Amino acid sequence: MGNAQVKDTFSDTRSLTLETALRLFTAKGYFNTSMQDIRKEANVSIGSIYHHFNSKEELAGSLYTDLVQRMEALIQDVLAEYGTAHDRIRAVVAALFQMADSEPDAVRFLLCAKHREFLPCEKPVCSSRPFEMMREMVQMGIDRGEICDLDPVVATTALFGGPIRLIQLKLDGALEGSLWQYFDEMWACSWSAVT
Amino acid sequence: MGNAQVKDTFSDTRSLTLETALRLFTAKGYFNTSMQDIRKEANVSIGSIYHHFNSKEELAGSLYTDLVQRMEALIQDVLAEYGTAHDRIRAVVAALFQMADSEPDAVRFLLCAKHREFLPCEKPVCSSRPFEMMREMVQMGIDRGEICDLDPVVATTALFGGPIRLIQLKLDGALEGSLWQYFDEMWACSWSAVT
DNA sequence: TTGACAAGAACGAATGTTCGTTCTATTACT
DNA sequence: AGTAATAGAACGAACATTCGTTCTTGTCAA
Repeated sequence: MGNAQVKDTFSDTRSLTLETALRLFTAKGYFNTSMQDIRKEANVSIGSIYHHFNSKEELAGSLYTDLVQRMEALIQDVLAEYGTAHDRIRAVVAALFQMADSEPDAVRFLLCAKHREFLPCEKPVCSSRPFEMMREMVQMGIDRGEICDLDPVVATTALFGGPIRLIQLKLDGALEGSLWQYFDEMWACSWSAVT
Repeated sequence: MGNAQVKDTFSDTRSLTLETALRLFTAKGYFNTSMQDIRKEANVSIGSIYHHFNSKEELAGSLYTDLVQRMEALIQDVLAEYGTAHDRIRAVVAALFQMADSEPDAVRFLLCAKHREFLPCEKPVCSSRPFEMMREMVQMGIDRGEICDLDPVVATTALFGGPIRLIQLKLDGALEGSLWQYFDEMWACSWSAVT
């Protein structure tokens, strides 16, 4: 009986397909990855893939919404754990750095891919819920006087722009070593930009 | 006599093709733009396009290298006009903002497109000469004591990361009005991040 | 225990279309 | 006359997707 949680098992065709697609999409790009490429790399049949996903686009859409949801959950956790804008924003940046190190493909797909090109129905990433929540954190910081009285857009950009760009550099292979070695210095810069 | 400078004349098929391709590539993406789309939009024939460019990839490559060169020239001008790291970097950011307002497609293609996906032989943008020059400016600022003693990568990212992200937001349609309205505040944030 | 049956999952050859490119013909210029 | 430019029909490879089939697993009657 029971034991219903076998769904992330990897031997599951659906998960295997998702994992493989994510890897190929980020490595070669959505349009340079054919369904046959995914089939070969994942060692599953075309039929199987189409049994689990209605189309290539839906496959990419699944990846995208999963990732957005994970990121939203991650931010919720931060909100629950920390109370000040400073601590919250710092924790979000830290989480992004950590994720970029441990799951580069996931972060690359979320931050660097141009989803609008292959998911015409999705909003741009920067309008997605997680990014809205980041802006709300900054707004709270301004209201409480933690962050000086700037245009919220500018403050948000000043805080997250540097770290996000650093992540992009890392994911583009322009940076040696782990991202972590830059975290403290980077955060100090970002915070002092808005205080 | 001679009058050799007719090359940006617009009635010239080659330029017209380039202009149109840039517009379509940035609007719909390289892979969602067919040669027939360009042909229709520019009112030229397939034969003409292939007379001027050997392939779709070479067409995109022309756009890219032209743009990189323009940006390099722009930075050279800044280097000639200003002497301090502060003034130079500020001028580069100002030029980027200005260009993003007046030629959004050009900046979108340069900063936001994922060239590696359709120009497999090009280096990543962030390794191109203009971006190298930006890093050199920052290094000079550190050496001269204008910028405090940070890891050069972090300092560069702290300075340019915010502004570049702001430009990306604007080009993604997430920002109202002109970029200029944010320039002073944004620059103040960036500079105070590294001093 | 066995055999019949059902249903979801996996399979992969075949299909129809799209797209970049080539080819041949025609026109403009010098 | 000869070269550069334009034209658009035709080509062939690559692609996403379909569909009829096979495999696997579980259920239930005898």
